[in-house]
Amino acid sequence: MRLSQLFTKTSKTVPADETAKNAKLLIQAGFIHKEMAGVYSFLPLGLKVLNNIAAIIRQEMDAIGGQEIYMPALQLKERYELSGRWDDKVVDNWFKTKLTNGHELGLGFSHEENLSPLVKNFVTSYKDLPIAPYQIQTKFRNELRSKSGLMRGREFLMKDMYSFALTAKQHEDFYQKAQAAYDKIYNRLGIGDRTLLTFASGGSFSKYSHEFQTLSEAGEDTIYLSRDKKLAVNKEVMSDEILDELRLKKDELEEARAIEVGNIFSLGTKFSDPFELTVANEKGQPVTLLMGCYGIGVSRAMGTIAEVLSDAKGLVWPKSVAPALVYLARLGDDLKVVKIADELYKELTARNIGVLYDDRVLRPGEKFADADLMGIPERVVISDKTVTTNRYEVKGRSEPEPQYLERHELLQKLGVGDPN
RNA sequence: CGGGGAGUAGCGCAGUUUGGUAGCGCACCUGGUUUGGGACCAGGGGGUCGCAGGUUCAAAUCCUGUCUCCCCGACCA
Repeated sequence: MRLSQLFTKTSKTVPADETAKNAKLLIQAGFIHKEMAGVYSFLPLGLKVLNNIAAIIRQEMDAIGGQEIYMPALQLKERYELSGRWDDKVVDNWFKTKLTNGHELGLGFSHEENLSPLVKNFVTSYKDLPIAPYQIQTKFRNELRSKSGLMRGREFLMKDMYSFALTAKQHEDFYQKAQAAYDKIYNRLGIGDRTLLTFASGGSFSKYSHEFQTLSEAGEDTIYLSRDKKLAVNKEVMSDEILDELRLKKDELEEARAIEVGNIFSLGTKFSDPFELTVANEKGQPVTLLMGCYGIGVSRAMGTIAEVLSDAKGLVWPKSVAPALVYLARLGDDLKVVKIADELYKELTARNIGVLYDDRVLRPGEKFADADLMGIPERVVISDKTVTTNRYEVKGRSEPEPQYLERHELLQKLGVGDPN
């Protein structure tokens, strides 16, 4: 992408109506645009990040046997009456709407009621299990107060997976696999070192649920963590009983704020009962399925990365999710400089390296400032200097000083060996 | 939903106390000088002050209502 053609721009000023760091930086750098409280548009660079995060999640879900589907946002009222979740007193963050004939519909905040009947349509035998359909889809929740930029939105992107198992063991086995997959995801997103498995409220169907909490002052949850054991307990379930169970000692735990970046929990038969979701076992007898739910807020994950990895100069994206690996800053418009920069842009692009090519007529300082603000992992500078010395200047986003490399060294550093 | 703060040009702000039909910086357009950490000079375009009603000869400014945004709290299948 040539920056001269990118329709969005960075801003020198931060938006006055945002105080959350993630929102300030993402808006200032032109990654997102606020439409209303808790509702944002994703712009070209921001959408790249969002899609990169989704791709990582998708890979890890597929790796444990997840099967991607895509369900509608519009939800039938009758399904939710069956599960008891249509009533606004039960679910207080519904967005509801109507067909022209007056029939009520809801905009999905979660999809158990949608998926259960769908699965019932196909899954009839114990031989069909276990399965774990999932989707990456927009969710609608009418939060009383949405806040903190991408952290708590009214419309947001979420990955939700649902497992269906025959036995408790089958359910538990899959649950463990999902938990491990979540660890992998947070590691790949660059926040694994500060994300902890956290015991939290399980609801009516299991004792505890498991949250993945990323340490940050911007978080909404308070957790008690053990850094050694990489384990935490959410304040909402903190008790002597759970400490005993987890073999944790109160005085070894640290209190901290954290962002809930994922939540997995067992649903038992909460939904398979009302939807009569049964299969035949070996003897031909009906068995009610055990369900599990596994969520990750994709847009919230993006906000979290922005929040915890940024610095005074701006965003700092891990290579795995960055909108591009390289910020190619061309200084000046000397013919030789242009030629070499154009060539490098072409070559890297041809070899599938994401490049933001700053070919704009701007002073160097502005280009460097934008490279930092946008948080692109590697900055390559082409200028009179580098052309004269026949070197390429490269600097990592968080490194203080650049290196001056020969062409083949540069390519190697960027992960593409010289074809020769 | 309770409490607090705020809505003036794309962005950031001043002007409101003491009514007299809008101003600054950034961004943008033109010309010129610049070019390794957000340059400078000259010229130019862009808003009727969240919305509605009221008071007044006259309202960004006063009054009433309303909408929206932010923060704290409550809430968060």
